Amino acid sequence: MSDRPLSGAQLDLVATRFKSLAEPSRLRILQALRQGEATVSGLVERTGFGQANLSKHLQVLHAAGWVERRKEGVSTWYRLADEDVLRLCDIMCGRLGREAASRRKLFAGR
Amino acid sequence: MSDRPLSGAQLDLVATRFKSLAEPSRLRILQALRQGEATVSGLVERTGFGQANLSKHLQVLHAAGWVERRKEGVSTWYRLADEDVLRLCDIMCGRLGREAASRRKLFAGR
DNA sequence: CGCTTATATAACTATATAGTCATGAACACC
DNA sequence: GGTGTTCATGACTATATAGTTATATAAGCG
Repeated sequence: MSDRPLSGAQLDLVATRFKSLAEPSRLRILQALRQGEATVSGLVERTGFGQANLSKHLQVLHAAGWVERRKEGVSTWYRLADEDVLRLCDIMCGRLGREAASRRKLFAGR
Repeated sequence: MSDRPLSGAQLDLVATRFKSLAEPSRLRILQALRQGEATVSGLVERTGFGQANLSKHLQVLHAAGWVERRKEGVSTWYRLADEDVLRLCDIMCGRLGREAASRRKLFAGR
């Protein structure tokens, strides 16, 4: 987006990536993975989500490239693929923080 | 996301921000705004979208803070609020580029 | 080979929302 | 006031998907 305009197909791909992060449950899973690599059942414990639901979310996150996985026996271990997702969330949180600050300022005189 | 875990309410807010960018049409609108501030009808011409549809997307983008607006007579002028959205899309595009490169490499020997 | 455990997936329901059409609201101009 | 222009919004349909339940797949173990 910094230079030439993106084609329709490219916009679709970018939108799909954003969509994969547009769910509180998936953000929660990514956050849980910051504690370190985990199996699906480990994530069930960390998050409290149902196994089937969690598994589907993990497929989405994997397809979007946010997590990597390795099979070990009957288990699948998931981990964060890189730091990009943290950078993205930092930008969002920075914005939310500034919004909150300016709202606070707006209501400063009660 | 860089430090303390986010609360459920905070994750909801972050997810909503991502969701506002998870539509090819809205990305297209943001891209059109890179040419400069425009009225709704100007954006109808730039994008080819219907007026009602465009107006609704602009409400979403404004609520998420990606665009700012000013009323002038009967028109509303919209413009990009800041550079964050460009930074976000750059990160996404960088990922997509690297994915494409590694796929290309994978199929190098035909 | 059964039996258990761990994960993925199919079928289903409920909810959200993109796009369209019709209409409302606000302003400009005669 | 009447008319036209610009934008926002309500009602509607069609589609996507989150969550759940039940089942399939696959590995380890007796």
